[in-house]
Amino acid sequence: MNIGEAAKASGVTAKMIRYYESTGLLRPAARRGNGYRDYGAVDVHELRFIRRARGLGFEMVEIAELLSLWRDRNRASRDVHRVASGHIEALQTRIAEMQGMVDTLSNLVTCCHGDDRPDCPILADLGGGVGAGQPLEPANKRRQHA
Amino acid sequence: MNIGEAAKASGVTAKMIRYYESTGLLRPAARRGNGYRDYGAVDVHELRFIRRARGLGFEMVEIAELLSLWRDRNRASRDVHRVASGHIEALQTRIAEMQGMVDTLSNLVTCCHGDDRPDCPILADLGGGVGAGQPLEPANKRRQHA
DNA sequence: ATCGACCTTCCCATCATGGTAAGGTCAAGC
DNA sequence: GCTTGACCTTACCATGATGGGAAGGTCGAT
Repeated sequence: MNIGEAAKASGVTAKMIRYYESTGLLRPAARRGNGYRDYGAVDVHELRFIRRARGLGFEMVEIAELLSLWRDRNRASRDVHRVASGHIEALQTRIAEMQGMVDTLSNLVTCCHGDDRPDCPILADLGGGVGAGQPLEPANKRRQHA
Repeated sequence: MNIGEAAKASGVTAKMIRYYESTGLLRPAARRGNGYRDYGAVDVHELRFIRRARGLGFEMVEIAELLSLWRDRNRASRDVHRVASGHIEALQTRIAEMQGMVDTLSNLVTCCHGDDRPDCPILADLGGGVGAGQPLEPANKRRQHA
């Protein structure tokens, strides 16, 4: 199977297949006489594995570990469990961070009029505490002669 | 104020201050006779603005927009509102994606024994539907002579 | 004068992915 | 046999935000 066919069969682009090989995530593919890479069902299966793992947000290093466990008949499921749990924790940490951003922003957005006027609690917050905006100007000549 | 002092005062590394300048997010800093960048209170204020915005997950392009609105006395808070709302939505989309990953993984992790044995629903899932793992072998000689 | 701390610019690396260019190969149709 | 288009190969560049480092200039204190 050509790399293009393997790509179609696995949902991984040819580009990424070569990349995975170059980084050692995948073992070098077999080559045919013309230098073309040659893939079989096992390879496609591994590619789908990678694709699915990427879809679950695993990083390449983690996928390398998972893939190696997958290949290893002697694996302990404990190791898989550990990798997956660690990833869940990382995801939850990141989610919590982002949720915090959402909470803060939601408050600010709720308080913002969102109209023609320049006053805006969002900018005030970003400007370093309520009251900022242009606090460094003497606050004369309001609105730049318009 | 030197770049180092501005960095300390703003919480933005000197490295990033230069980077922000190079990308046009910040206007070129004033220079002293020796070529050193020279910062004032206004600059530090903008740097803090950027830092806070980064902390809320805004991308550089969005920050550029926010910063320009911040500087603009004639801004309409509507524009700030729009940028912030868009960002909230992006965050929520990403959070939902990641939460989906967490949900899937949590299910799998719960089902995984996490012991010495090789059987593992996590790998089975990654391997493309339940039942995978090494389905491409005749399934004889289980557990490789151990 | 010297030393350490600072500044400057420039280059490289990250991570996963896409794009592109230059060139080889193959299969189909003429 | 030759052309054409689709495919393959490698190699390089770009992304976004950040860190690291080198090579060299400057400053302030001893």
